[in-house]
Amino acid sequence: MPVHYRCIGYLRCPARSLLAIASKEVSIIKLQKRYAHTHHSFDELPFRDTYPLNSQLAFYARNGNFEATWALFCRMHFSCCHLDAYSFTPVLSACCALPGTKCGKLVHGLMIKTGVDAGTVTKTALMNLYSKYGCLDDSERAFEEIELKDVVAWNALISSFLRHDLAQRALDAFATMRREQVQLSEFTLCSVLKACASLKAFELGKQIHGLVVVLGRDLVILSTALIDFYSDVEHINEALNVYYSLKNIKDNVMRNSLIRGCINNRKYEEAFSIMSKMRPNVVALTSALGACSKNSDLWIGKQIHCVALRFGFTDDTQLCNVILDMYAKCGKIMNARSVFDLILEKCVVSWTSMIDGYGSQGYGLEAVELLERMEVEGKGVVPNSVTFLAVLSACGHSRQVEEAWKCFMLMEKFGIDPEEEHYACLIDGLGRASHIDEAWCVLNDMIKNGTRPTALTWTSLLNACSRNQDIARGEFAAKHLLELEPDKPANYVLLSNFYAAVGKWDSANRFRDMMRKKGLIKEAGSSQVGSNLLILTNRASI
DNA sequence: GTAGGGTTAG
Repeated sequence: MPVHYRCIGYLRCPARSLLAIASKEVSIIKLQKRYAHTHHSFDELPFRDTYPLNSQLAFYARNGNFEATWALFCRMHFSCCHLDAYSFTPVLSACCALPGTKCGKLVHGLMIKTGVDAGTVTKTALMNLYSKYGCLDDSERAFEEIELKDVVAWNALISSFLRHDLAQRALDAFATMRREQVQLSEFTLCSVLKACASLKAFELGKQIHGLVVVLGRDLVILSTALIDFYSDVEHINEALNVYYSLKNIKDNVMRNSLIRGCINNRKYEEAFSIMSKMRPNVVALTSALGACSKNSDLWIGKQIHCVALRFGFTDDTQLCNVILDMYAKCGKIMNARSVFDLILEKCVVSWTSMIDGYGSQGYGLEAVELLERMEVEGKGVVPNSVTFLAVLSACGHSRQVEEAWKCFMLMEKFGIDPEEEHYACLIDGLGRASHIDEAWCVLNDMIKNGTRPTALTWTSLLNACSRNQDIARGEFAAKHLLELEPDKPANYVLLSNFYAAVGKWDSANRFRDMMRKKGLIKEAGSSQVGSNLLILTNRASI
């Protein structure tokens, strides 16, 4: 088969000829124009040899100048420069970072056309590209196609799983890697520590700590990963030990990690002690405030707000959003509003957080009023689907049915199609206000509009029926809910409560019994990781 | 070609 008729594997265009790529090159031209302003020395080069141009590409990519990488690559391509594997790898990493484009897929097409899509390095670059595009299957497929899988390829696979929140699969890949006696690198240990943190696998993480000591390389990065791990598994003293055992190689990234960990684990004195020995930075304060919100630590949050004021960080919109949210979550809605009013460049998150703050404190009308103000004073910032969820929820919790409908209808004006969550929110709000017939109509409308009810919809309807003693519709919702989620303990509790609310005690007890028989008892999560890996048995290969 | 720090949205 001629090369230009080969299937463009990962592009999911079977049997699509590379003429399609040629037509897609129109998109490349468009993208080239977008970045045409980017300066590079292409025209000044006396010879358009691939070698120096590839070096230039690599230089741009290494220094994070992705627009320049892309612009130079496009010019090379359209000037008919010979492109080889060294031309493609830097541009693939640049493609991952160019927002709003999927130019990497076009580049992959060109790679197939040029015949340089094989080889461990290019395949690893493709793994990374597809993983960052959210295409885990394609990333895995690229890995499987690598003939000689080296440690970098394995590391890329582990990272792909982590990027998709599949920590257990990351550890499975690590175990396979060990079985196949692939030599580990510091990259491997970093990623595996992250997986351990995510699965709360303390014992395995401790073993990895041992490997870090044995490996003894890149201690700043690996120690930061260890601090993150110990903080996340709530062994903050171990994290502090790691930190204090290091002499003069601490940096701000590591300190920020430890501050976040200390506040998460309520070790405030240590957190402030570390903060006092460095110049505070926005990242440290943001993460510390996130921990305060989570723990509802208003007093500590206030102190961090003071630090932010003292160091002049309050022009940082994102930091202010977190301060606002912290006050709202701690029930201090007036303080939240003061912070909100002082944000100079309000973004959609600022508006949404404030609306949500009002909603969660029962101020439905204030939430709606703020949405109206956003339309007038938003300076081009428009509500998104989350903003509408917040305002619908606010209306629902304060039983503002008319306002809820108004907001729901307003979504169309902003080009937002109601999603399943919006319908569920509306149904929930209508149910709270005893508008059960309207809630039922909303359910039918959403089905008519092609939105499939999910467990959340049925839960909202069931709650509405509980409040309104509507047995028939409640049983209808219950039937669908159990079909979708037969093993979720919370659903059985919900059903039992529904029957209790409508006075059908026999049925209420029946669902309690069913739950017991099915062994559906709510328990804290536990990890089964680590026991069979025996990672320390093969130290020689590190 | 692969690793370390941030948050906000039901």
